[in-house]
Amino acid sequence: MGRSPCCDKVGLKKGPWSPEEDEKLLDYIQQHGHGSWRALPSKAGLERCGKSCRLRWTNYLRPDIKRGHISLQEEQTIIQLHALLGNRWSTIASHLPKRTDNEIKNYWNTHLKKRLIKMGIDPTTHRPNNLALTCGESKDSANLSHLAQWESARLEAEARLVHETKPIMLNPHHYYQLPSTTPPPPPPPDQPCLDVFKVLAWTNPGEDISTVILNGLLPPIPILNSSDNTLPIPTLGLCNGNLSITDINSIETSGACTTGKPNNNLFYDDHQHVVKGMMENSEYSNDARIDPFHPTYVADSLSFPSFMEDLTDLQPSSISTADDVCWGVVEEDKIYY
DNA sequence: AAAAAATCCAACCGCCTCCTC
DNA sequence: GGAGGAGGCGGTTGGATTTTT
Repeated sequence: MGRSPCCDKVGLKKGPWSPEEDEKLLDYIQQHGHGSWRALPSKAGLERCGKSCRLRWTNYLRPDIKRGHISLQEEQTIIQLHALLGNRWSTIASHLPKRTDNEIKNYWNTHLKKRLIKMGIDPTTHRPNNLALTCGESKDSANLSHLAQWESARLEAEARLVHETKPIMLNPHHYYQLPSTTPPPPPPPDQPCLDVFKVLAWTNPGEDISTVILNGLLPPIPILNSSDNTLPIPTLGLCNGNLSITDINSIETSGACTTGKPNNNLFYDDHQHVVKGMMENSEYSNDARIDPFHPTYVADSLSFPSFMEDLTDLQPSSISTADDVCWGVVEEDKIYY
């Protein structure tokens, strides 16, 4: 298959676009549509190759694109999706309305990637760099098992992505904003609900939050408050406040946040408030209710590690509840955060 | 104030997939 | 089935801008 000649081989212009060129391209497409990109330049009176025109249109001139400031919510989405999909920028972009893959890619490379590295997190794997050092050998097999589960979920989600035509809407109130006392109002009817990927909460009021070892599949990388570099952690019991950026390095993963059939393993009170929940560590790949876009984790207790050790054999009945913990609203087999 | 270094990001390159014939 | 063209995608570049020395 022969390659089409590139711009320099046929003497076409390269480099930055002038306002006049932009205007020509814009005018032409507005009047005729782009049609064949290869044929467009000559028709529009541009000394550019079709590919260059397409790129200019797609990444800059298109009227339905938003440029500039990336919001915190968008950052969260990018990181979540990157953790799941890797460098599949076009797929990631499809879930960020009006953003182009090029912009997201640039933003990742210039901002987010560096930020994660600073946090001691591998931007490729989204796992702490010191994972190998902090995980004991006895935990290795469990790690592998859970990583396999993670990969399974990842692949499944990818398959869904490929087949789904509708973009997945992220709940702007979701991440790290679990209510401590009052459940949030149910989402509007047209808002897609969140299937549960990871639900995990534990309380032990009064413990020092900075010493927590979070034994779980590495959650999607937390977004720091841009103002003070802190990670918002929802208030649970007497534990509250923010986990500072330096504490993130102490997070240790061994794969504990799992999924399963939601209602079987959630704990909720008469008011339909989840007081403590964890998905069953089984039937991971059989249960289609996995939505890795919406994982949630909460960690706030020194009791967490010992609790996690027996995780794989954990039965729902063995988890006690804490009356003062409340997060999420259960509706049928879904949870709204 | 000037030079050097760092950062940003638009645009390009080349590979890949899809579609048509 | 496969050849070839068109468009899409991700990696990379390099010029412009900003920050630091």
